[in-house]
Amino acid sequence: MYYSATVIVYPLNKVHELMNNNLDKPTFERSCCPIACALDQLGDKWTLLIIRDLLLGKKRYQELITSPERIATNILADRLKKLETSGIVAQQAYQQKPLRYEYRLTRKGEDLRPILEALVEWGKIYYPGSVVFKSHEHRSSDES
Amino acid sequence: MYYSATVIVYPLNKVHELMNNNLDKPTFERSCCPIACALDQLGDKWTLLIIRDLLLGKKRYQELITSPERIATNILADRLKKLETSGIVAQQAYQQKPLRYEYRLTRKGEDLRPILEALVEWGKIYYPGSVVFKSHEHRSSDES
DNA sequence: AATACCGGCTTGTATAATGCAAGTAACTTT
DNA sequence: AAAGTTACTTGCATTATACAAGCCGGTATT
Repeated sequence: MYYSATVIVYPLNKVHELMNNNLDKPTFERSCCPIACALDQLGDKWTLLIIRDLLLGKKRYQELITSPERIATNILADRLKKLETSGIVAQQAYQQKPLRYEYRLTRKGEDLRPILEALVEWGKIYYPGSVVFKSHEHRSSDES
Repeated sequence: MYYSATVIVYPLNKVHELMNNNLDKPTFERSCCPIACALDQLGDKWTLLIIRDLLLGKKRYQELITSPERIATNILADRLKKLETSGIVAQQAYQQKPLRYEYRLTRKGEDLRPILEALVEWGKIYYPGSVVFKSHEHRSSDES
């Protein structure tokens, strides 16, 4: 006696994609885990450092680019764009000729503070010798 | 009358490197900011997700690889290696034939919990519909 | 005894992200 | 008029990530 079987093989990633889309949730990038969602926006070498600077009071391109980690100009521009589209940062013109923008955190961005604070606490413990940056003092232009 | 000048141009990154090395601090990768130090270890798409799983009680390769974000096998292997060399994860043999390891967080890794908790809080607020994963229940082999 | 299967990776290759230097547009200063 | 400044953009090299397939040391099945 013979048995006959037909095995249909679907690529797993496509199956997962379809399963995700068929649920009436907003489609998540990797999973519906809040940590995964957060890391889809924040999970890279630079984004949280830019947010650190903005939390410390830096506002302008020049202030951000001069941070000691020496971010490349194209990366900074790219991250500011991405942070804007994800609603973490908003830009605001501070002069017209030439048109220049300041960057500030939205509520969504401000709410990242506890994450940065937790990173500071961990970093201070396990990287002794590291020093926490102070709040950025904005020099008004008429002082020397 | 003629003026003569010799201008020597050094590449800025080399200058910075030398300046850093001349200070008697432990050499930091990007800066001595604790956040930058932390992100040098944790700042990518996958590392903190693996740590989430370990904090939830997962221990083995197979448990880690089956997480819903579908990390690639080579990335998981690479991250486990890096996490071990940075002292966040330790591996421990749980059988000899064939030799197999379990991965567990060290104290340094456990101390990342507040960071993950902060990420969860932020993610829950700004990605409604996301759901927090429950602690991984380890099935003992003699239970069905 | 041979074949299939499983867990835990490694390898090869394609695509995407990052890093670096240089260039550009619209001004201001010398 | 020439040089400098700010806020970027562009081109290209290097590095990281993604995906599929393969491999190794075992156990289970036929």
